[in-house]
Amino acid sequence: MTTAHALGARLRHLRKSRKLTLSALASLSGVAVSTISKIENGALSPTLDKVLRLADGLDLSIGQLIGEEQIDDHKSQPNSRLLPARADDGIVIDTQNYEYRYLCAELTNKRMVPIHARIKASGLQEFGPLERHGGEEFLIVLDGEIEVHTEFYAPIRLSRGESIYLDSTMGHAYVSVGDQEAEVCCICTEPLRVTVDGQRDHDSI
Amino acid sequence: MTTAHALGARLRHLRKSRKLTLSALASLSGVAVSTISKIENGALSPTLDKVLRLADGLDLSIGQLIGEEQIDDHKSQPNSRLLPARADDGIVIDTQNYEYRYLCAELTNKRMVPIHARIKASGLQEFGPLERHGGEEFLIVLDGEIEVHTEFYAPIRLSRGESIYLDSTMGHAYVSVGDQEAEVCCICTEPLRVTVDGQRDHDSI
DNA sequence: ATAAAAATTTTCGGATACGAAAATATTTCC
DNA sequence: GGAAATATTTTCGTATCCGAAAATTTTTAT
Repeated sequence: MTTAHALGARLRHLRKSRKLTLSALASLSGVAVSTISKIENGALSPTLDKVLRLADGLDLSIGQLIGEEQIDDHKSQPNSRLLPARADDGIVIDTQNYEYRYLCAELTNKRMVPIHARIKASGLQEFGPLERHGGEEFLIVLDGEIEVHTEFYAPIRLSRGESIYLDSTMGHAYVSVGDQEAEVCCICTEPLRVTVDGQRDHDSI
Repeated sequence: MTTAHALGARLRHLRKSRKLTLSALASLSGVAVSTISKIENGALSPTLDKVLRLADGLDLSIGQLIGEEQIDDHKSQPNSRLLPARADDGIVIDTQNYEYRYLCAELTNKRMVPIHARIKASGLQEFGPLERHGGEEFLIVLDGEIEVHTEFYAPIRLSRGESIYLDSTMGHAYVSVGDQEAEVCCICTEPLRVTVDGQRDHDSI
């Protein structure tokens, strides 16, 4: 079976890359040398018990040993990326409700998506249906005053310097209050959802 | 063995919670009814092959079935939490370099940690050694002007409205420039590191 | 309450995982 | 290149996993 073979190759690779011999791994894991050899050669389909012991000996999760799960990147290898966003950096995107800029967009694979936005809509009827997308978001008001409308809570007013944290899966809308258009900074944990034709849904903040 | 028993209980729970009978899971997974029964009762220690089939039938990763990995909460069940942070909310923490407040601290299990900070230090020598911790962070200047010092880049100046994204594993320090103390909002992807005696390391931002 | 149906556990024989030790292959060191 | 040391594979007996079918328990329906 192809799966067994894949695990065997994977195990061998992981063991060798740590410069371990069969007997070294055997003593680390408590699995017999002969058994490890057979597993690596795809000559048998191991019990869960053995696989767990091997994962433990290699200091991996079972998902990592099997290959379902990434061998951790984020935590183990410290990166040193850095990117400042200047006042008028980034592509401006203009929609019905918001005019916004993705900040630090040149930096990819970020775990947060920071966005600077000017809030054009000033009433819920003007805004249209509530937005919803995956993940969580944090928003802080940089200038002006806004009202936060959500699916399950009464509207909340926020003025300059105030902020809010919410689950983005809940319907939500930000609208300006008063005469001026408010400015906010919003940080999302997931890239905004993508429309069917593969383009960004520009009305999501 | 206790592990086998734990897996058995877990499997039974997962199967029942999906209202599946043994034979239903059997046909979903391709594992015989009798075998599943024995696994659930801890009467045998299954081969990896069977466990993978079961995980597949239950639409889980092996880590999730084994219990090593969280049964995904974030993506599958949409939450609807929300918490605003008012101007003077939150516990103020005062350190050598920063005076800061954790925003929305009452909301737990967040994927981001938003912090409001006043930057007291105004020179690197005054600041002391660079900070470093896990994850990534995004910072936006709310007022004043700051200088960002890092391990690998030349100092970067940011004024009001400007922002920066960086890997927190890289040494970093924020210092105020000019006469006034700058105000910033900083969002981290991981809770700050904890000192040996179990308390927050208050000098990390 | 009783029968029928469905779900689960047990039985049992064949297939296979497992480890100790033997056999083979590979590396190391003169 | 050859001997010693180390590493890997193979052998083989025992333990155990596995599935089909039988036995038991639980649920459903009348």
